[in-house]
Amino acid sequence: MNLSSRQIDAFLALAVSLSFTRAAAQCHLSQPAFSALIRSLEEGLGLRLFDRSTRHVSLTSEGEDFLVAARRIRIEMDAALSSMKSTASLERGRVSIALLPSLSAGWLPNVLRQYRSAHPGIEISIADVLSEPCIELVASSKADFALAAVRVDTPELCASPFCSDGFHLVCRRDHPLAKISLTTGHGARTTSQLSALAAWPFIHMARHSSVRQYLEAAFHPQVMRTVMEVEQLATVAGMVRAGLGISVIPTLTAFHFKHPDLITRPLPLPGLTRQIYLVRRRDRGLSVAAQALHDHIVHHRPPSE
Amino acid sequence: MNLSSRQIDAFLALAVSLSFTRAAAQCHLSQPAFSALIRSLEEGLGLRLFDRSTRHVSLTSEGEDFLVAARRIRIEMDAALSSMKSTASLERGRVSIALLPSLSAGWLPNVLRQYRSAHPGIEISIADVLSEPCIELVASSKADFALAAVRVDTPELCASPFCSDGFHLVCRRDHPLAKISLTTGHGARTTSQLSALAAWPFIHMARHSSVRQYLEAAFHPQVMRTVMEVEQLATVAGMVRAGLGISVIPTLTAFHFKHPDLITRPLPLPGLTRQIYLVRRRDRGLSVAAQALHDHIVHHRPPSE
DNA sequence: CGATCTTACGGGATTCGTAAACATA
DNA sequence: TATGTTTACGAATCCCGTAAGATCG
Repeated sequence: MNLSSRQIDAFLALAVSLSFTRAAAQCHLSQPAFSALIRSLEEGLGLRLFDRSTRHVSLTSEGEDFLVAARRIRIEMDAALSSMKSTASLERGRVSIALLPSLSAGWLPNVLRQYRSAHPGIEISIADVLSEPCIELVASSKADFALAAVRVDTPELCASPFCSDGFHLVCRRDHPLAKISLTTGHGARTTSQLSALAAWPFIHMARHSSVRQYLEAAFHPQVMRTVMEVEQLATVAGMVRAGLGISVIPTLTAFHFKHPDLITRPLPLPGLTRQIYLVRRRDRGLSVAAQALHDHIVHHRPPSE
Repeated sequence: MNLSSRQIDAFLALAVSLSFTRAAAQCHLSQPAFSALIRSLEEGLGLRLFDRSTRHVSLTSEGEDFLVAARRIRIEMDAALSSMKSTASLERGRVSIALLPSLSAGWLPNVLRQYRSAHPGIEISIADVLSEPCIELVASSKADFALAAVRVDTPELCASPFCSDGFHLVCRRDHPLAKISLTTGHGARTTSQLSALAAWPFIHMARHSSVRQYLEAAFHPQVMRTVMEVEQLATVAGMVRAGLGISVIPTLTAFHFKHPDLITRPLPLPGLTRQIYLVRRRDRGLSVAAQALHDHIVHHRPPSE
């Protein structure tokens, strides 16, 4: 038999009010339609649930048994419906994203603050890791989507361009490079600018970082004077401030280097543009909460350079 | 929104099989109809529950949440439906009746044995008490119906004739009355028969018993030679056997007096017929189990005299 | 006779199944 | 191309509301 929530509601309304007329009104039905609904329930169960005469309505013995069962069904239905409703309306939910530290520290917080104030009930999980683990997290469904510097295109994953990020030179305020102008150039002009930079002791990021990859490719075949390799941008800042060398860092992370002793300047060299992709699974759509964050993030994507 | 068991079943079938075609067959629906059912559920909830392409079907994040809720709803529904089904089919239930001891000891057991073998799962409660408490139990809904010697007719209760019960003389085999013939009589004949009985020492039931009431009325205005008043028929039997007196007992209880030392003989006197009524509440119908017992009892009612 | 539940019935919405269109591996 | 989902659409069914009927106090 088919048992509908309307039948349950009708039964409960009648069991409480013990009046077809009032219960019908409560269910927003005409009284005959309501009567038919109760009858269909009774026929489906094969039992009379109410003793009724024109003047009196009361639960039968079987109706009393069904009352407790109907209440339990109603409770489960209400729980399911309200849970789904709050999920659909973004009152509750969870979303997990993975993205580069360069994005997570500077650009993300403000964007996320807006999202959170709009949907305070949604739990957010952030994995601020390098591109490779970002992809891993999405591939293993531990993250809903990722912002990473790798264009993946597998049966499982796909990437779409998200934004492009330039690079900034960073050096001490008293460094000779702080004075010279860096302009967009082509050919020989570019080569000479690269030479000017390559001449100075350089603080590098670790080899597996996308920043390092881009720099190696852009400066090739020039050999750079690597002073050291570090993992964290904060360490780069400290080293440069101590006068151990210069560095080149993504524009998105330039805010880390706002310091009286330091200068950051755009490095508008061709090829020195890091592309950042939004990576997601091919098969699964995003959850409601993830889709909302996705839309919000895309809407507030950083300015591309 | 309206949530039906068909939607729940469709969702669960699809969540398990992850194939519209197979799930549709399982639900005895054409595949497009099944697809529409799933869509109606998703639209009702305002959420996509499945990610589907032509080659792959999988639960969304929200669908996984709904899966646990749907299972709980299904469990409650199944519990309710199976409980109601077993009640309707008389596999389970309870029935409570009140009836006179004269009926409960002799006639009832065999009738009840048949009922019980047909419906072994139904709990039966018997109150073998005198007419007044019988009525009380029905009036207070502690008994579904009663068999008693009182014709009640109140706003709450109504009585219908059930059977009529004659009376038997009981005396020792060596008693003078054991020899004489007792025939149906009228007028003077009756009076003389009554006189013949009233002459002997008599073992009476207590004043509040219906048997005593009938005897007092039938013998009036003759004065009986009351030896003693007792409560139980078994005591009457013992007293008569000891030669302390004779007695008159309902035909339905005559089996109590089958003893080598005793004689029981019908007492076909006009007015000496006890009417037994089936008493039930006016407002409430009988439960399924009670109705079945009612029908069975009426069908096997004792032969009226 | 008044209040209330049931039956009767016409119109409208829902739902079904068949067939065609569409999408993916 | 083959499998499987969605769309299109006519037909059957279900459901609702109005109106009339029945029943009890």
